Amino acid sequence: MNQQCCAAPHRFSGWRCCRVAPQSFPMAQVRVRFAPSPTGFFHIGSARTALFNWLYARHTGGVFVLRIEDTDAARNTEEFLKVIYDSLTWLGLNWDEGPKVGTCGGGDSGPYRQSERAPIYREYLEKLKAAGRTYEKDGAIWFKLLGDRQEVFDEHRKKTVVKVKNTPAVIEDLIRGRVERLEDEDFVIVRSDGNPVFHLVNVVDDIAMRITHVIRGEDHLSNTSKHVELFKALGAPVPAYAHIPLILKQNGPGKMSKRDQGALIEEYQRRGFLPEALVNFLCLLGWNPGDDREKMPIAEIIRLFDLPGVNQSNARFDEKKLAHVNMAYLLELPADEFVRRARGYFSGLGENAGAKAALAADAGFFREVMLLCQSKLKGLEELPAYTAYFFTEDYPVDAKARDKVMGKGDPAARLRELAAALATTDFSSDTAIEEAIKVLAAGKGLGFGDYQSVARLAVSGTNIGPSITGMFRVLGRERVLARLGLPKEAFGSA
RNA sequence: GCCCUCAUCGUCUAUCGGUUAGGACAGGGGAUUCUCAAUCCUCAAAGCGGGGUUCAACUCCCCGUGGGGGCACCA
Repeated sequence: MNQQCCAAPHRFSGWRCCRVAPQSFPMAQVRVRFAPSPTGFFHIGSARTALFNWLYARHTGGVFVLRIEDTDAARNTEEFLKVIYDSLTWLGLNWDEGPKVGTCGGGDSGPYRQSERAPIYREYLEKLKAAGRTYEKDGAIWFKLLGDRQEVFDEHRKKTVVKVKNTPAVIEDLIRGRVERLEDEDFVIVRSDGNPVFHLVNVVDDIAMRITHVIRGEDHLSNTSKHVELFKALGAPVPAYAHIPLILKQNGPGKMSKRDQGALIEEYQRRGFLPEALVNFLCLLGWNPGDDREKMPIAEIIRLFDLPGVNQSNARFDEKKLAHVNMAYLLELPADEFVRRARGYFSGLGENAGAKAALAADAGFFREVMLLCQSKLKGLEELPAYTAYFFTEDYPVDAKARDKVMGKGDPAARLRELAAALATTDFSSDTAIEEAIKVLAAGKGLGFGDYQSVARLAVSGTNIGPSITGMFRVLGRERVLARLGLPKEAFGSA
């Protein structure tokens, strides 16, 4: 993956890809930002927002800025920050400017944590004050809109509010087109405790960091009129906007939230999903290359990605599709890489006994086992259960499989015959093993399958698994014969 | 309630006025096979409703309806 950061972003193509130039930075380099707040979770929707920002930066040869919106001081931000850094890094979304982490970060528009930018907010607040665009009320500082005002009773909120006869803000959205929204009430920009609110710091930072394109979730579309008013009041150019559709939970109404199944990036990481598969899947949620292609290398996605190509409608999350994409990536992983990732997954399992046994095994043996099973898996998380019997003699026996297999024919006799037939077979060769079983079966007027099923149960304790000849070869003659000859208690009377 | 926004198979989507409305996931069936997967073939599955505009509308416009978001001294 693309882990070498930031310093020299690739230049895939230029401005011709962007149908609508940002309103006030005609030929400037694209600067986008991802601005999460450290809550301790990294949401899949946030991941996609980060991804689309990153893609746009890489596509245009622009700069991807990471800014931490940690104005909520009450939290243990150091630990929560790590969640953000880890998730972005895992997904391969390297940032050019932002907090320094590994090879990512740096830049001259810092600091990149809002908790460290108080003087900057004060400075911009002074500008607003000087321009006569603020006033105090109830101990807070309010932003004053331009226009005649009148008091009206708001039926819904059951209180009198001051409405301003303002003209609608115009948002030229690269995804939605022209959107007009009227902001007709003053709003708080500094709380009575002295802390600036989101709308202010967000706009100030976008100005100070010279952000050209604001790519964010559609849930921010309604906020944008406030932001446009602030940009104008500060005499700053309004950035281009691109509001991307939201990800809806797969069951039930509403957008996906932290508590929904499959919402957290760390969970995919923990479960051994391939980050490149998740990224590819996320790209497809709201964007497509314009043809039937789905599984695509990230470089190709970068080449084709553009904001006007993003869908306008919300997308429902589909874990089945994700699983399929993940499997497709898993299947195509080169042998060495697959083994490396499999080992990584086992390592992540910590004190798990099965995982420890697998990691303690001979590296060559581990590799053989993994490669034997690669094409059978949907995801790395299936690995421990799928391969347990290779690494221990104390593997479980599946009751259902046992009842099914032991119910027909004379299983004990077949195991004996098989053991005898394999006693002199060359176990270094799949075909030799296959031949031996075939010859035995033919001699008894039976099929390969009649021996295969009972042998599989005896040797692996289950009726699913990799090819039995491969399984035998990897396990080796001694262990196979032992398991055929000394069936576990399970093979007594079931 | 007000404001913004969206609308093609169950799901993700293609189509940028003229197509037998295509693909993918999921589902059904079949082939293959040493189990289970994978793979291949195959079946079923969609233009929310009503008005316009046009020779022609899934595509453009309007109105409904439905979904989503927002309406804080949260971000």
